[in-house]
Amino acid sequence: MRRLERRPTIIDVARLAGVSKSTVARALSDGAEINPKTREAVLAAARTAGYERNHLAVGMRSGRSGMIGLVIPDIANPFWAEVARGAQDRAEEHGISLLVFSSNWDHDREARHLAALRQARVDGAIINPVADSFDDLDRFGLPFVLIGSSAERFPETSSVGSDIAQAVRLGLDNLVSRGHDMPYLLLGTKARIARARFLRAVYDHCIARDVDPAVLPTEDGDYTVEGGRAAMSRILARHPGGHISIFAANDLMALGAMLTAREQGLNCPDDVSILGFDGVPAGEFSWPGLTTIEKPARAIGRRAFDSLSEEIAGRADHSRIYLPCRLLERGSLADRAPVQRRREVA
Amino acid sequence: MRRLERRPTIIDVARLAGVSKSTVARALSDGAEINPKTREAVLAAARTAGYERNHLAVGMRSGRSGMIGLVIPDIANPFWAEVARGAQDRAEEHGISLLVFSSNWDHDREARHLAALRQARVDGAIINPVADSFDDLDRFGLPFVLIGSSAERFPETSSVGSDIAQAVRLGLDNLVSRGHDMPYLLLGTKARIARARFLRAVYDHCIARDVDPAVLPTEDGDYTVEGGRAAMSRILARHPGGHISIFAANDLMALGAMLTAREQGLNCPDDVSILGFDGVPAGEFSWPGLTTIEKPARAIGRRAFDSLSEEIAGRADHSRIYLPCRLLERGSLADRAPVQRRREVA
DNA sequence: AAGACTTCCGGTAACGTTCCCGGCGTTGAG
DNA sequence: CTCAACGCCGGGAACGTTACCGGAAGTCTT
Repeated sequence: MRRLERRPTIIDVARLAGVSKSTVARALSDGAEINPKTREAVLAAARTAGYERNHLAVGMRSGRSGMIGLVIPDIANPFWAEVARGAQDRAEEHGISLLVFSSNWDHDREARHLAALRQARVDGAIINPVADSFDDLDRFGLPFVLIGSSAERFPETSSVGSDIAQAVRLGLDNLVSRGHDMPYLLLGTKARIARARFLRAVYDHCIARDVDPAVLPTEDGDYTVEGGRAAMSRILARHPGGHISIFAANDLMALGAMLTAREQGLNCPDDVSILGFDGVPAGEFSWPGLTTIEKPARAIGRRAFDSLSEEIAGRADHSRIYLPCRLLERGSLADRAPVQRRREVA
Repeated sequence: MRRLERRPTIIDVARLAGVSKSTVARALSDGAEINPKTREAVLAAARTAGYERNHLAVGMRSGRSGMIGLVIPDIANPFWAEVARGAQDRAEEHGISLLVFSSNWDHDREARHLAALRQARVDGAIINPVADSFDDLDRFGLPFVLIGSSAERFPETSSVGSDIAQAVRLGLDNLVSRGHDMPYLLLGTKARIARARFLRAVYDHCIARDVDPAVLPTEDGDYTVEGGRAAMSRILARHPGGHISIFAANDLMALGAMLTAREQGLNCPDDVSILGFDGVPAGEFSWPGLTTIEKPARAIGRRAFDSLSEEIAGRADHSRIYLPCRLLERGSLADRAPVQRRREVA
């Protein structure tokens, strides 16, 4: 590896090609009026000099840094990693670089990251905000697009997320059609907006189907495997023999519930049927495979980038995009006779 | 969201505080000689003006952009996502921003990403290079640190990776102590350096233990679940009743092998014992849980950042760091009497 | 053939910051 | 009382690029 002493500039190229630096700049930018022959000569000189554009200087002069920020809770979380990948793929197509930060669901870290993005003079940002902390966003001062469920609280901005209502309809209808008409709802952390959205979608669908939502039993979790295990223990304490079904608000809790059920000697799906929500890769390898509702994570990342491009260009109004989820049937849901199920609950 | 018309500069702050821009610059940089009282006044003026340093300008003038690049095969892959998280955590502590790219094991994409990093004037990069494509790296012209197994081919640079030799020793000794003295080696993609490193570690350990390495049966895979399934099918065609053990070169193949074994009516671990390598989260949820050798992914990311810092500072020589792996016992390995096992193989 | 118009190029001024140098006022020593 | 020393600050140049303006050719029209 040899480290260059001084990287060649536009002026070096100009000297080499025997033209002025303005001409080099014109040759390098594609929309300018320049003689094709001199352009070729300049490009050749740039190649032999090993010239590479300094994006810092470009950004300073033009006000466009060619970078965007991505602030997500945790890049090590498979869902957010997929989102990042989607955004990255699109960014690469447009020659944009991605600055990635993990907020870790921490308010202060998020604020610091937003400041760092402003100081880096990114052209915009894709953000999954930490719940109820929108003051920083309000002051962000740059174009941005929200992803995830918290977008609801921020009607003034573009957002991309999954269609929770459609997903819940899909899940509940599938449960009911298999005879699970009174599934336990395994809910997430109480303060989170995602929890409220999930619950509301369930209620709305119940009412649309003429069912009293209040009859559905619920249990609290915290979106983690351990939370799922603990909730399952509490449920099984009330139903020692099983014969229950679970609709978990995310896959990790569903997998935790599955582990606990097995440890207590119960069979999934026969004794305990479980439906997850997310579509994490681990659900493919559990036994039985976790039937779940898959969120289109990568597509969310892609669309978020597209929305941000629109936002940066100033075209169009703010848009709210909800991408549909799909059911992944794998084997954690048993078929039950609806009548039999109803009798056992009563 | 209000978008500011013009962001305040150092000059605006200077006007507000009634000093020159040089004084503001001094107040903002911590090592300079300045009267504490005027510094306070300047900082107050900066606060009221809502001033934020323009890192593009700083980078241009000082030659330090405050950004580093991370080029990994796939940010959506759980192992690399963990590495990214480790690097990110450390970067955040140092006030450095991370530019993340996925090479997708593609030579051209990698080359484009390296060019993008140079143009962004990053201070350095952490790279997992695509196999046998080091020409681009040679020309990279910036400090960088390699991560992963391909670092071996590049003796002139710093690198951070897991200690494959130690990991293989751990795995083989554990297999042997449980009576699996002739495990199938489920290998990865042929061209990859990782495959050769794994094999060499196995051979070295066999020779150290006075075993002829040639007796160990091998089967080819490609580091994917499907590859693991296919390899397992071929193995089971030769051993219909099972009674074999597998040492897979990564977890995905191990999980694929486990699925196929179960689909063919075999029990894991009694009929087929499986040892994985990586420590992906999915291994926790399989049934049985996948016993595996966990690579310290997050620590690798952290150490890679530290090494890069050294490299950028120009301190010290290039370092090669191999972090130890640890065995995660979960249940995919049965205990067998060694004698019985030997008879069956013969 | 002379003017108007087009094509193409060079010079210069920014963008926001840091660094260096020189200058001012104050302090201390001789 | 004078002069050097020191602490502190302002002015200017530079980093590499793009945008604007004006000018030198060449082309076309009448």
